[in-house]
Amino acid sequence: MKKDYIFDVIKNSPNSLTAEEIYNNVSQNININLSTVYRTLNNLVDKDLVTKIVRQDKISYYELADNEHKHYLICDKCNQAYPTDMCDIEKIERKIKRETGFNITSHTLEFHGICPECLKNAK
Amino acid sequence: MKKDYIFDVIKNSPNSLTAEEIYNNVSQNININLSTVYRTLNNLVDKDLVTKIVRQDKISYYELADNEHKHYLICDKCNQAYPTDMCDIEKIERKIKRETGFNITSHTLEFHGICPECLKNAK
DNA sequence: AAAAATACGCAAATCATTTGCGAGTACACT
DNA sequence: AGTGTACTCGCAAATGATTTGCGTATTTTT
Repeated sequence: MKKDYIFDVIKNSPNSLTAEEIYNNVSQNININLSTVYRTLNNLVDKDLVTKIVRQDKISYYELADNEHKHYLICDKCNQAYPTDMCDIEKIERKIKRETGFNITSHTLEFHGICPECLKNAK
Repeated sequence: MKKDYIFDVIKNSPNSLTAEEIYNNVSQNININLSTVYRTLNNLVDKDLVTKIVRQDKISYYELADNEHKHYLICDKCNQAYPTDMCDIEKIERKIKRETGFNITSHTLEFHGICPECLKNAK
């Protein structure tokens, strides 16, 4: 099943990938259609094996749905995403829950700026 | 100029609006084309008068670019967005800047869950 | 092995947003 | 007022990521 190839790519990637990146990667090994990639991806997301994140660029990024809570620092120059595990939002969530009664189940957080590499190159 | 009509709608709205919502609103008063709305919106965003936010639903939401830092609680049931000003992310940003050298200039944060209203109706 | 269920490829559809182009309108300078 | 230049708009077509319909292949179930 081609699903395994797709899931493997996601499992072995240190950062989140677009459907096209996954397609390109899997294509090196087997014949596959882009729509199959999308279909499989949606499948994996439904099964909670993969997490889909929509970034400000309106493209979906897929990553392994591990429990480890991560967010990304996205460089506006090179567009690379650097994961970070610093996230104290749980505190804010509790506060919001307490003060508004809104039952928060998840959140998305995205930092934008310039990465050290690009900062260096700019000079 | 039709720009004024568009900007007025945004100024007078308590929450962020989609291009289509703005179009519908402005259409009640004058003749206007949807592409004009989009063009004007991009213009206002370029001039930093309006802020554009891409949500997980991949639709762009526009709001007045005031300095007041806001984030939204988005109900997965009714899809309404409730603004909140609780945001202690600045601390996290400083920490990241210090520890990674990444020069953060902005961030987007989106909470998902069920609003009190929908919670009540579900029972 | 036949039947039932899935997986897949391909081409066309979708939907928010953008863009090319041509016509209309405003502003500036003489 | 006249002419040139620059915006502003409307309209229709293009874009680009993602989805979907449908017919065929492949797997799973019995």
